Amino acid sequence: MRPDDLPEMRELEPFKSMREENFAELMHAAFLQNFPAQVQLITEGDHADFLFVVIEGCVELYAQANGREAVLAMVRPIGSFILAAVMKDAVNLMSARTTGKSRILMIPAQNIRAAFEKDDAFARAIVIELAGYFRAVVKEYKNLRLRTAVERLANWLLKYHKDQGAEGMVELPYDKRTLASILGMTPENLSRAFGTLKPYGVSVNGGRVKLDDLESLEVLAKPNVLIDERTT
Amino acid sequence: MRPDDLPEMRELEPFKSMREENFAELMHAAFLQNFPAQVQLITEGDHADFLFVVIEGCVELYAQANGREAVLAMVRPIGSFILAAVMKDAVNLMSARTTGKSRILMIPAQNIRAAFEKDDAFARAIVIELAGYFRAVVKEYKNLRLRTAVERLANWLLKYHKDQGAEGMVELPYDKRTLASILGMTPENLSRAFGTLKPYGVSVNGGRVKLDDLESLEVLAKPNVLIDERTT
DNA sequence: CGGTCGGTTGAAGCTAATCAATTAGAGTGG
DNA sequence: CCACTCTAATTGATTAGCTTCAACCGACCG
Repeated sequence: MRPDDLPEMRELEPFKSMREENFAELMHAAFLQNFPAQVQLITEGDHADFLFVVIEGCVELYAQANGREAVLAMVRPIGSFILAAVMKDAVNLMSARTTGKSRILMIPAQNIRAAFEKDDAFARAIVIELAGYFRAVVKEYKNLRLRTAVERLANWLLKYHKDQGAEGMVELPYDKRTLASILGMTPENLSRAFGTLKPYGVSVNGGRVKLDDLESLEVLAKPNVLIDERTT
Repeated sequence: MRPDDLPEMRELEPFKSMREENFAELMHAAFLQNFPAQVQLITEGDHADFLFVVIEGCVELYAQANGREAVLAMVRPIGSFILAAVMKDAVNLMSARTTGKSRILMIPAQNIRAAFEKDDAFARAIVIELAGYFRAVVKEYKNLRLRTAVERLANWLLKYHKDQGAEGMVELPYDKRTLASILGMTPENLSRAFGTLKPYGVSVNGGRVKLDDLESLEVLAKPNVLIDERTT
């Protein structure tokens, strides 16, 4: 791959601060691949051979054990995944699959680690990136431990409502079974949770959710910057 | 504080790789404090002004919301906490309190960040540290999502049994209410969970737990390197 | 027009939390 | 040494929250 094929990559946080030559070298070693939907990109337990960057499409990170499965996160453009495993030269803790047609940049792990050794600014940028990841998982963990399913849904709605312009409407970005798993519940329970939110002005129509009474929804949800805010 | 007051600090991962002068400077700015039990060291939402290093004793990291409280981790010598918040110059996502008499080193956040800018080896060591933290939380998250309370207890027992020499005995390192919260359950439920493990050779006597049938306990627990192993 | 798939609804059951009462242990002071 | 706390831990009864299984509905598609 040529380094100027993806100018937006250069704007991405860990790569922005990189020296030009090192970035060029990284991009030279990288593969840009197109995948259809439902392709298994990595499997938990496998060694982390590549850092993945989602350029287009959507990737689901999930984990399995004891016959159960849990979606841990969705990665959308432009986001990367399994950085921690690559840095530690370890096995992946989660699996990843595309949920739709996707363009994905795969950068060999050893090249990432080489750039990390050579480029001080890159190394420092990765610290900030990883610190952000860490804090994001801590928030997810708190969300799960400290809230019921209905509360998690209510806060999720408020967050995406804000993201999407706060027009009293939320467009669900994935199908409901996926949303259910992200929120740590079954699809049936998500259906019922939407039902119990009806008295709080929440009405669902397919993938569109109308929020008519934000005030009472917030009273129920009790949003918390230390859980819900992406930037904090 | 003088830099040679705590030779064991120098052996700690992020500090080991530091240049001598930078380490000396950091230690010079740091405070070594003695605290009694049950002292609130930090509160979630407050700005992260110090990096904390537990030299002696034990510190509980916890979070609160909606009238609920969850213990997120216990930090024992020699371990640090709130590194991510310090690096991001952000607010703490968790609170911390001592659970017993403790000696704690407090390093001002701006000195950590200054050392991070100056010392390339230190910056790189922090990446590995944060990557490890990240993976630890992901494992905790999976533990919570993919297992029942009894399974979490069974795996916790097997892990600590291994740690403590695999002699068929486990000594509980904290009181049971704390253990319950670490495992994401109520004290009552922990009691009952020990009860349901009785047929699997688990007998409790105060803080001592005897494991008489490791095989059947493992069949129940289904330990998983991608959740339970500390190093992976 | 049957078939499939995502979603919803209902009934039943299970896991875990809650509330209340009791017991067990570890000091404390007479 | 023995009552007397005070707290941790256990036990029982009940309820809440969530899952599971099954049936059903409606949209989209060959």
